[in-house]
Amino acid sequence: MTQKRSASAEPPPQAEAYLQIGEVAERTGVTQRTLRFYEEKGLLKPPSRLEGGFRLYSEDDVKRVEQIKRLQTLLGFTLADIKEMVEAEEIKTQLHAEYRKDAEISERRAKIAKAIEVTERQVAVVDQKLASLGDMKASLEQKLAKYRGWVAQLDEKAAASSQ
Amino acid sequence: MTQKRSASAEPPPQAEAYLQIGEVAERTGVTQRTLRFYEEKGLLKPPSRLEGGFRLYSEDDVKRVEQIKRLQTLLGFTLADIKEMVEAEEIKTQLHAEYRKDAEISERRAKIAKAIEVTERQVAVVDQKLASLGDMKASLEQKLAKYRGWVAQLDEKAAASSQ
DNA sequence: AATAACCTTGACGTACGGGTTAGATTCTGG
DNA sequence: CCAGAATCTAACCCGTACGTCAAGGTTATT
Repeated sequence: MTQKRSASAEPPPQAEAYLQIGEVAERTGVTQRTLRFYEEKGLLKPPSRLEGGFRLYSEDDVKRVEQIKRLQTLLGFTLADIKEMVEAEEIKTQLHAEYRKDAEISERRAKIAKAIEVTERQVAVVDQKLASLGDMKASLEQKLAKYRGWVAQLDEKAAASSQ
Repeated sequence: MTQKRSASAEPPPQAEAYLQIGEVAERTGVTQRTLRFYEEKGLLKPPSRLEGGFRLYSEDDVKRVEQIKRLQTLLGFTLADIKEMVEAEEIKTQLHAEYRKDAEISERRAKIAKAIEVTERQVAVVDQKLASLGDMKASLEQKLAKYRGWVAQLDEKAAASSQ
C-alpha cells in the first residue's frame, strides 16, 4: 500500500522531470486556477497525477500553455478557437501512437487533411492580421509625423516671439 | 414651440448630413446597443441630438466606430485601452478648436507630447505583434510542409501496395 | 506526529462586451 | 392628423475567462 515518496501511480514510464501545478504556474505566468480551467475546457489534456492526486505536468504541457497564451493575447483568438487548433495539433500524437499497424490509411489521410485545413485557415488569419497591422503601422507613423510637425511649428513661433 | 422636422436644436452649424443611430449601425456593422454602450463608456463622444432626443452622428463618428472595431477585433485591445487611444486622438479636435488665441502654448505642447507618447506606445505594440505574427506564420508554414510530406508518404505506400 | 507548504474540488464572484425586453416618445408618409 | 416605423431610457440577462474563498487532503521536514 505504501510507496516511497516521489514514486508514482500514474505518471508515464519515462522519468522526464515532472512539474507540479505551482511550478508550471510560475514558469508560464498564469495562475493555477487558469491551468485547471484550461484542463476543464479541454485545452490541456488531463495531466498525470501523483498518487495523492497532485497534477504532474510535462515540459510539453508547459509549451502548450505558452502557445495558448500567445494565441490568446497576441492574436486575439478565443479559447474556443484555440481549442480547435490544439485539437488539430494532436494528430501528431495520434499518428505516432502505437496503432502504426498500417491499417486505416484513409483514416490517417482524413486526419492529416483536417489538420492541413485548420492550419491553412490559421495562416489566412495571420496573413490578414499582418496586412491590417501593416496598414495600421503606416497610419500611426503618419500621425506621428504630423504631431512632430506641429511641435516644430510651435518651436518656430516660440523662437520668433522670444526675439 | 413647434418646429419643422429636420430642424435641429443642437446639431452643429455645418449642415453635414447627419445619420441616425440605425443608419450608423447598418453601415458599421455594430448594433445600436453597441453604439450607445460605446458612448456610455466614453469611447464615442456624445453625439448631437435632434430636439426629440434622437442621436445624430457625423461621418467622423462612423470612422471612429470603424477604428474602434479594428483595434478591438484585429489587435485585441480592450475597450479601456481603446478609450485611452481615442482620447489621445482628440487633441486634434481640441487644438483646432476656437481657442486659437496663441496663449497656452506650453499647454498645447504638453498635449501634443502626450499624443506622441501614446502613439509611440501603439507603434511599439504593433511592431511586437508584427514580429510575433511573423514567427507564427513561419512555424505554421513549417507545419504545413510537414503535413504535406506525410501525405506524400502515404501516397507512395498506397502506390506500392497497389502494385 | 506535528507542522508548513502545497495541492484538491467545489462554489460563488467579477469585469468585460454586449443582447434582450419593455414601455414610452418621436418621426415620417399618406 | 394619424398609423406605423424608428428611437429613447432603464433594467435585467448572458457567455467568456478567469479570481477568490472555503474546507479539507497530501507531501516534506523536523
